Amino acid sequence: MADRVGIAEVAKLAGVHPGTVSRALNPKTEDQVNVDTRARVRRAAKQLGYTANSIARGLRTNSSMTIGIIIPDLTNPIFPPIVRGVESCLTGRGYSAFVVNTDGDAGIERTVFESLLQRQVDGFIFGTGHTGPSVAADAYARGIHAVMVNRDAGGVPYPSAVGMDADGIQAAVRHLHDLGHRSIAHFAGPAAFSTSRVRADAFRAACDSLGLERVIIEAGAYSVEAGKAASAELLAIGPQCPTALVAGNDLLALGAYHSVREAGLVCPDDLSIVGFNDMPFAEDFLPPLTTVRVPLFDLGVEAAQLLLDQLETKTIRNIQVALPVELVVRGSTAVPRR
Amino acid sequence: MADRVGIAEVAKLAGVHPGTVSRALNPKTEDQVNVDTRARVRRAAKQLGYTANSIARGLRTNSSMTIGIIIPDLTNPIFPPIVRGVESCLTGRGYSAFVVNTDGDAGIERTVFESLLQRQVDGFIFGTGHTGPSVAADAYARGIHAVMVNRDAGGVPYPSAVGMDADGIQAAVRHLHDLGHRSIAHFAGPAAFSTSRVRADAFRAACDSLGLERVIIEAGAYSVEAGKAASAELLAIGPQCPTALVAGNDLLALGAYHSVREAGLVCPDDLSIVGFNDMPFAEDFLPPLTTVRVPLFDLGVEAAQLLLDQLETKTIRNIQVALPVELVVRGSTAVPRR
DNA sequence: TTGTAAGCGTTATCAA
DNA sequence: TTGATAACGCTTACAA
Repeated sequence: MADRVGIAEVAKLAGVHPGTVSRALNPKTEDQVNVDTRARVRRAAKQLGYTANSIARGLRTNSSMTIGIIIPDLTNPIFPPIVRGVESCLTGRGYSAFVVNTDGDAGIERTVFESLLQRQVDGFIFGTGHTGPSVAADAYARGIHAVMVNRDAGGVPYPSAVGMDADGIQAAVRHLHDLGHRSIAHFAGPAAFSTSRVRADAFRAACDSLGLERVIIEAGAYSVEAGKAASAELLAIGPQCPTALVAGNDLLALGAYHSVREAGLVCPDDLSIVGFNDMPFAEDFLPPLTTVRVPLFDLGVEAAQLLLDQLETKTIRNIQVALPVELVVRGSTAVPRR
Repeated sequence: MADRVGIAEVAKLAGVHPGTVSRALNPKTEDQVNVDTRARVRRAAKQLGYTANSIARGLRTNSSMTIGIIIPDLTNPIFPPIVRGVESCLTGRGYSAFVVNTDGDAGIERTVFESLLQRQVDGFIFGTGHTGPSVAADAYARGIHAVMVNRDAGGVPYPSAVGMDADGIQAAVRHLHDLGHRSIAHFAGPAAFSTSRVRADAFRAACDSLGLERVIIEAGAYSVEAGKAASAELLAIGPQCPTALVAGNDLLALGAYHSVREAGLVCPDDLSIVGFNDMPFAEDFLPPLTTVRVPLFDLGVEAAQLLLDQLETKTIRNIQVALPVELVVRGSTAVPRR
């Protein structure tokens, strides 16, 4: 950078002491300084093109006004809206965010976490929660401020902002039931994620209460590829194959789209498919995807607010914010043909 | 944060001077210190759970090892791959990235730019280039390190990493010509963006050299909404309406999808549509979108490399990296029916 | 209301 | 090879 003007130069030009410049320029202390000294300082600062060095400030105040957002993969379409939600809430309050990806790799997660820690971030937003030994668990043990978004931390009592997934699954199953389906499949996400368990449990409960046949296939990941694999398994069932599928998320649903087409079948005629999340452009798919809309942006906002609250109160309260979801019926579900 | 162990504690435990600890722990200076003092220091550091404070380091070294990525909107699907490309290149070298959005608003861009400047970022990657007075122009004038990605800075001689857009457009037009189309439309993006001009110019040239009728409609933005508006204008032409459309990007193409459907027409029968970028999931649209694939991730990698080069050499060379693109033919283009 | 000066956790220069 | 010491640019008691 080419910034060579500091508080000292401003002080000299304004004819005051550096300390006074600091006070005059800081909103919290500006009223400690005479109104026209303040004006003089301001003028000098502007004239010199003074830019505060928040790194120096942070060193002194022990707060960097930065946070870290740790997610599996930014190219998973659910994350951009979440990240934007977080930032919409944080930037106005003077925070900036580091956004880093883990690709679901625990080692990478550890590395980026430590690296952000060195950068003195004031807190974390984790989109990576899972059961078992985790960075979140370690962070909690070290008293680090953080919140979970979209998933919970699998036992670690950080606050979290999630969707009301059970409601969404229930609505999806009921919708399929009302269309006349009597046997329904579910692609569950990896068991380590809270979302997977919540959705699978809700699926079981909904089917049972409606008296529907059900089959659950666990997908290895929340990805298109995993969706294809699970679909292969599903279609291999043959004549007994369920007539409808509630996929654990939209990507799994998309994988099912591919497999169904490759098998020479058509959705929704041969298989009705429901997704989860209502990822951007889900309505533009072939066919438009019936799915459960999760307010992703708002999830980000809530997570940011929970973190802010934590940073302000310096206490980690175990609050779970659950936002309502909504079934969006589009073209991938229909009356069963068999 | 709850980090209370600094270099001083480590020094005390290891029985050496803080300066020695610094040297022992810094890869660049570790060979200035006796091999077993070094080991002792390392052990002490580990034992205390020492985490370096890179903010303090940055203050002293005048380098934060952070960069700022300024883009219009992370939820525009072309940006996540670009950002990941950038980070794939930078994180290995010890950099972390702030990702901020401008929503195309010059005021917001200014604000976030200044805010990142205060945070002492070592450089910027701009995905926001346009003609006219810009943050990039100002940054250049101030000697700030930066590169452009996807677009150039409209006259500001920062290096840039872009796609070979003209080739892509040419391939698209030729493809439509070969299918038998004789009159083709183009939705051009806002004139302020370099991509818009390059693509529109290439469109004109390609049509002229192939002897095709052409109409160009300028869209107000690179968005689905703008695509709808432009399509309304296009369809209003009536019987003389071109039989094919080369949209300035995939979002505009998607807007055209919507309008075509609303008008009771079908793509590609009534209108063949080509997009640009091959955004994620373009193959899953209804119909699958014929589009020009731009290596977005690689664009990010190149941009990061250009920035790294700049930070290392301390010189801003005006290098333009242009990556090859490729027409991907899918279901949205066909032989014209009229 | 303003000046003084210490100190945030490092690194870098200079001696020893 | 290590120690001592002065920065880096700012904030904040405390004093005046």
